[in-house]
Amino acid sequence: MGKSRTTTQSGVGRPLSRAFFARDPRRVARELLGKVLVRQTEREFLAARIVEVEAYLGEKDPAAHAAAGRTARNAVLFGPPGHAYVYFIYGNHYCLNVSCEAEGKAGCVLFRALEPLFGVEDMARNRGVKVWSLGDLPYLTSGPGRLAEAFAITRARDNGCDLTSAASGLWIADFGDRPRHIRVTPRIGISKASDKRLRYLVEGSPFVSGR
DNA sequence: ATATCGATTATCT
DNA sequence: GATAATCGATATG
Repeated sequence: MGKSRTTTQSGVGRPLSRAFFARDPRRVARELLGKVLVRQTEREFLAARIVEVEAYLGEKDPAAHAAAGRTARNAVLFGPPGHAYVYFIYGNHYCLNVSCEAEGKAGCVLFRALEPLFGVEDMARNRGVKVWSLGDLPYLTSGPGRLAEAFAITRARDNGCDLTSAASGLWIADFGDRPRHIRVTPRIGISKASDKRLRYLVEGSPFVSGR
């Protein structure tokens, strides 16, 4: 048996390519909807479908961490595409991004909400909450801080990790899912450039954050 | 249902 | 010293 041509249709999925991320963050953000974030460690296997993201446009975007140029914190954004940019905010939360565009350009996509597919028990443990009913599932992965906690993502462990390689233990897989309807709205929680519509979400998903 | 606020710290001015 | 791409708790209608 050779390599299957239909890997994207199978139950295995395959990591997105470097080329997928080497594009405009708006394009990457839209196409990330329906893809699957996967975490594999000795302890756990977690998978969740991406249902809400935001695009950040690099140095020309006042709301982006790269707006003031390269610093020690945001260095990953200026590196090659497809790598995790993890930052710590409000003294409490980590947030996960993936770097986009060619090396030297600092665009990225922020992961804002996921739909749990596998490893719900472990996500609940990582979050420190109990899941009593299906209605509690969004508390695991709706919101950038929550999803990062559910996946046990930290800056020390995950910043700079290669999201196009399963060998990294954290990657993004394509299972061939294409959301029916995508909505585009202004970004959440920012004060600058808050009029730009750069938030992309799967219409009708109960797992999106906010209203 | 919406509004306001405190927590808590890395990062930058 | 001020700020921040958030969350969860509390208060109020």
